[in-house]
Amino acid sequence: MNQPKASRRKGPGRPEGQSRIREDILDAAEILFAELGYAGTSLRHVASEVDVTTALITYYFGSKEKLFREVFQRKGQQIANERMEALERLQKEQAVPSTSDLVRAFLAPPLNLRATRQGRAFLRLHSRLHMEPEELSFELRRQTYDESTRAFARAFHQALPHLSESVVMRRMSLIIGSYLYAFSDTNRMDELAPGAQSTYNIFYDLEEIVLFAASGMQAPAPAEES
Amino acid sequence: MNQPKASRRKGPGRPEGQSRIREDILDAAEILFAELGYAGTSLRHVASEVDVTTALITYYFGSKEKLFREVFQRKGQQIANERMEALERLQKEQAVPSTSDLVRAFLAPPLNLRATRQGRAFLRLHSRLHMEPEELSFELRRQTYDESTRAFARAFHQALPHLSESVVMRRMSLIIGSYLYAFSDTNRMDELAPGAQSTYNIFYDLEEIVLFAASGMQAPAPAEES
DNA sequence: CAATTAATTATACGATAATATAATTAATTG
DNA sequence: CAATTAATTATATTATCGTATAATTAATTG
Repeated sequence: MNQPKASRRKGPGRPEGQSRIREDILDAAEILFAELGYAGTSLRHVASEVDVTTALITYYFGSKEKLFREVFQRKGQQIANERMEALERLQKEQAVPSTSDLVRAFLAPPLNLRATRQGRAFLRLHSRLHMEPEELSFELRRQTYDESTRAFARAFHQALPHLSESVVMRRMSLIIGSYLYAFSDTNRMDELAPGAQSTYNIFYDLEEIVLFAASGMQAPAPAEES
Repeated sequence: MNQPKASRRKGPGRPEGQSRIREDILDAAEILFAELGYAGTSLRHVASEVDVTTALITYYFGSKEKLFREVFQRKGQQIANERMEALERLQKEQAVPSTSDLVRAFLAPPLNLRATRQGRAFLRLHSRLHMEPEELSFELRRQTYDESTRAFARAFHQALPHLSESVVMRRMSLIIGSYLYAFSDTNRMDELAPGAQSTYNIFYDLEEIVLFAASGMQAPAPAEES
């Protein structure tokens, strides 16, 4: 799995040149957290994957929890930013974008991450661990996504004025659930032998999910509004 | 959290009367797995919750993994059975039940579990850990749910003959994702102070999810069918 | 009622976890 | 170029994990 890294000097002391070990640690942690969960991933495992000592991880990140935070925020923030940009672009073209366009703009950023191995790992991490370190992951999601999610809720409400913003918000949550689940399955494919097919390994493309999600969002308004 | 159990004799040896400790262990494990994840839950923690030694857990279940299996299957099988019964009941009334009726029959069994604390714990466990012990949970889900899921897929296909059975299956996965996600949020409410409200704590009722999910299922057929 | 089986605790083992500290070497700064 | 800072390893500490074994007591069986 690991080709022996271009030989670094071993032993203590600062190595020559500049190191990109910090990023390597984030990458390795992303993959291991995705595969083994938060509690299931040991710093030793991460360290050995990058071929450094655990003390170096503590040096860079302070603790396991802080390492997780940084892994999560790195790509999470990217998704949030891309969503905001896509929304602004849409709203420049047409004051009130269609429901389908909004759903597409919301889903494309995470879906595009599937292009790389690291991206797939993040998606799996995200869907698997959406609440794993209990308090932590919850707070992380809010910090990272709240602003863009609310912006989309307002836009959906404009496109579907007969639905309250709160109904829209709740349906967005259902959409998030469906795509996270779809991705967590899909992204197991990395580990399977190529060609191996399992019932539970489904590859969804963007339009397929957009079709489903936009229809759900456009369902009739609920009977009684509390 | 634990009122001191009606005093049992301490010390080694078989206790008098008959014990319901096996069920107690399953209940405690269900709650802890749901709250802390598989890797995050220690047998010691489970044991102390039930006020027995870890050796007794090994005695009954053999290993941590087997304990998890049994926790999962206990209510999972119940859901699968109730789904099959509901489907058969529907099909007795009308040869081809409506999409909404099918969705409702599919979702009601897990949703009803929310009535009890143990049920809520299971739902959270299910949604959080839907693949936590990697190979394990995957296989468990298949064993437990495959039959009933396929039966529903056939029924959906009959109600929506312009959709292939495979499209129906894929949309069912999206529906499963959305309700699991909705439940994992909802069920955190156990831990929050009563009255405390978080953006991410949404309570969905059955009809609200049925409305969304049935609309998604009834979306137009996808353009190209591979 | 004697022998066996079931249910339980006590205790220990070896592995591994997260984290902290001190030593070491290279790069940067003044 | 001397002093300081940055990046790294070596090593230790303390805790906890899953599991195994033997002892103990009550229930069941023959």
